[in-house]
Amino acid sequence: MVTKQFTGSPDEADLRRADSLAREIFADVANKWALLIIEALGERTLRFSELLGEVEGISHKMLTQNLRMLERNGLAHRKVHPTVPPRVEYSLTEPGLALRRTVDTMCDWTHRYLGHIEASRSRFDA
Amino acid sequence: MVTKQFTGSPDEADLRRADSLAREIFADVANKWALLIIEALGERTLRFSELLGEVEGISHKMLTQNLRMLERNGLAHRKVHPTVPPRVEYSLTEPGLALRRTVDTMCDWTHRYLGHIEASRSRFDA
DNA sequence: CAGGATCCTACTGGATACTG
DNA sequence: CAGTATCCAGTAGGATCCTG
Repeated sequence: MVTKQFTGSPDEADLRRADSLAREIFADVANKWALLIIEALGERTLRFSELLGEVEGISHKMLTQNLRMLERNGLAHRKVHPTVPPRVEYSLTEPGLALRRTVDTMCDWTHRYLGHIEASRSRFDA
Repeated sequence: MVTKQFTGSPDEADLRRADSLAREIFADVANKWALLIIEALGERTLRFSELLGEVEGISHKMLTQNLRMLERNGLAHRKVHPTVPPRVEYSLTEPGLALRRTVDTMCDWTHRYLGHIEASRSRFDA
C-alpha cells in the first residue's frame, strides 16, 4: 500500500498528514502524461516545443499543466534563457531522476509482457 | 520513451502495431486506481468487498471497471466460488506480480522524497 | 517560442437502484 | 455479495485566440 496505518502513536496527526500528502503525490505522479514526460526528460534536457513533439499525442495545454505540476513538486527544473525569442529548457532534478528509474522499469515491463497481454486480451474478448 | 522508433526495417508494420499496443497498455496501467489495486493485491488475495475497503477512496464502479481491465490484460486472476452468497477472489498473475514490484518502488520513492517535495511545494507556492 | 486565458465538448467517475 | 445499468455532475482536455 501507498499508505501505512498508524494508530495510537504519539504524533498521530503528523503521520496522517504525511499519509494524505503521499496519496496526493502519488495521484499527481501516477498519470499517463506525467510519466511520459518524465520518461522523455530522462533522455536529455528538452525545450517546450521539443517535448510537444516527443511526447506522442500530448496537447499544448496538458504539457504546460503537467510541467507546472512537476516543477511545483520539484521533479523537473525549468531554466529560462532570457533571449528573444524565449528559450525554456526542462530537465529532471534528483528526485525526478530517481522516479525516472522506476518509470523505466515500468516501460521494460510493458515490452516484456506485450505478448502475454495481447494473448490474454484475445482470450478475454472471446 | 515507451515507444522505440523503427523506420525502414522489414516488418515495419508489425513493429508499429506492437508500438501502439505498448502505448495502450501503458495508458491502461499508468493510472492511479489500477496501480493502487495492484499494490493492494500484492499483499494477498482479496475479495471484491475487501478491495473496496482496502483501496482508499475508490468507488464501486471504478473498482469493477479496473478489475475487468486488469483481468483482460492478464494481470489479475478472478476466481469465482460457486457458493451462495457468491464469493469472488482476486489475485495477481505472474505479469501482475512483476508489475507490482515496480509499483512498490514507486511507493518507496513517494515516501523517500516526501520531504523534498513538500519543501519544493512551499517554495513554489510563494 | 513559451505559455496564459477562454470556451466548449466528451468522457470520467460518483450515487443509486436493480439482478442473480 | 458481486456485478450491471442508469443517470447526472464535475472535470479533463482539445481548439483557439492573445501576450511578452
